[in-house]
Amino acid sequence: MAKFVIPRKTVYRLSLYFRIVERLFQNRIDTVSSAALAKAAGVKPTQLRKDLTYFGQFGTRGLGYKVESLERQLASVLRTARFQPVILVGAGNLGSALIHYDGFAKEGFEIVAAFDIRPGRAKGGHLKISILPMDRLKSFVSEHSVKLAILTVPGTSAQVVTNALVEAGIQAILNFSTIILQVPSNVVVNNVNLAIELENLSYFIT
Amino acid sequence: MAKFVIPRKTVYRLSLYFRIVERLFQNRIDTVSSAALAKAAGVKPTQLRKDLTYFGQFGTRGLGYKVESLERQLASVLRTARFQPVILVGAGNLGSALIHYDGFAKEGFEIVAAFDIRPGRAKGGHLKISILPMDRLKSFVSEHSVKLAILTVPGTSAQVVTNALVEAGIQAILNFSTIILQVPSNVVVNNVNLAIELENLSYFIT
DNA sequence: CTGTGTGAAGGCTTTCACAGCC
DNA sequence: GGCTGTGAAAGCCTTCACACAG
Repeated sequence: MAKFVIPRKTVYRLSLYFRIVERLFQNRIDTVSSAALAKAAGVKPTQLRKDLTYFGQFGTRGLGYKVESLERQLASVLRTARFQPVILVGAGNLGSALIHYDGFAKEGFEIVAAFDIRPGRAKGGHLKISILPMDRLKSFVSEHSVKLAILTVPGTSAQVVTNALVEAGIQAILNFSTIILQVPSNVVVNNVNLAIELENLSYFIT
Repeated sequence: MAKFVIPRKTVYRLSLYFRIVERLFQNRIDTVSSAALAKAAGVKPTQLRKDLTYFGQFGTRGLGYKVESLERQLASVLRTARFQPVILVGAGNLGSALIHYDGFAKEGFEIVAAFDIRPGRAKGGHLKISILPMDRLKSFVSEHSVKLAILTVPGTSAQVVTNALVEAGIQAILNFSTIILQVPSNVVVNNVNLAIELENLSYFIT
């Protein structure tokens, strides 16, 4: 409810909480305190409580949260977020690996197709999905109503490919390329730059 | 200098600026304005200027920044950040892929060894480095003064493995596992949760 | 006149302090 | 007594407005 009011960072943490609550539920635990949940999520208890109150209040004072109902509530807030078909563009090293990566499927995201300028070159053998040429992109996206794309092309071609994705109707891009993409304001981009993550970590090493 | 004052987010963006400036330098461009640089980095010009003034002032008013000297300055701030040996733990799907991923080596991070409970199982054939058993971890880390680790084990074993890493003397962890790691305060962790990134994106899709 | 440097203002998150309920 | 819910305070980061230099 009142989706538009929830801060970006809170939305991100809700995903975290949801995963933890799912595990608790699987383990037949039926009550959890904000302190315990917060610890598992790496945040402060007050932060977690504040986050939850953005979309309602379902804790019991003096007791904590009912795992089952909390799970249902979180699922409903994030509901639209899952079970989206996803395409991947750029079947090089990293791209091929992500196609095989079971972490996506496990959480409800299916990579339904991959595209590459050289459809033959996917690494790692036996792929469950086919690698299509780039000129099939637009028709595929519209036929399958795909809104999400994973971009794993080199930085040199990333912007060109992005323009094609936007043109094809893609609304959100998970960008692994090394450049910052220029996109219209109706398209969302999340960047994952692995080299920068490492560089950033090493900055904080003594 | 005065490294300790630079905000976390600024440090992260410095890495971004640095990569862009490197490219400009390679392309023989010798002057750049904060507006142009900021656009390439996806931030506002004032933000970029503020970020840069945290460690000095080297622009020329009315002109912009000298690419060459800016590159040197950024390199010196991030200097400690690069050319660190890195180990990877968990040679499954994602782990094997990251071992092959050339994006790390390109930017000065060399994965010097990988570890797994089953050293034989690395996917994708011909690896340049060997997969060692977990009991070699501690001695390897101390012998090679490794401070950085990439963690690509399943969530179920992530905390146990993390404890071993901390025990071995690792100071920073790039965590791809699905749980939030509990570490002592002298250890830094950056989390990369690919499924959450996708979920987060799809939340913002109309 | 162009484009940087920067104190001050503004906005967004986090944290505190404590009221409220079981 | 224990733990959630929340307005207010604090903290952090971004943006503005404009002084200043070339």
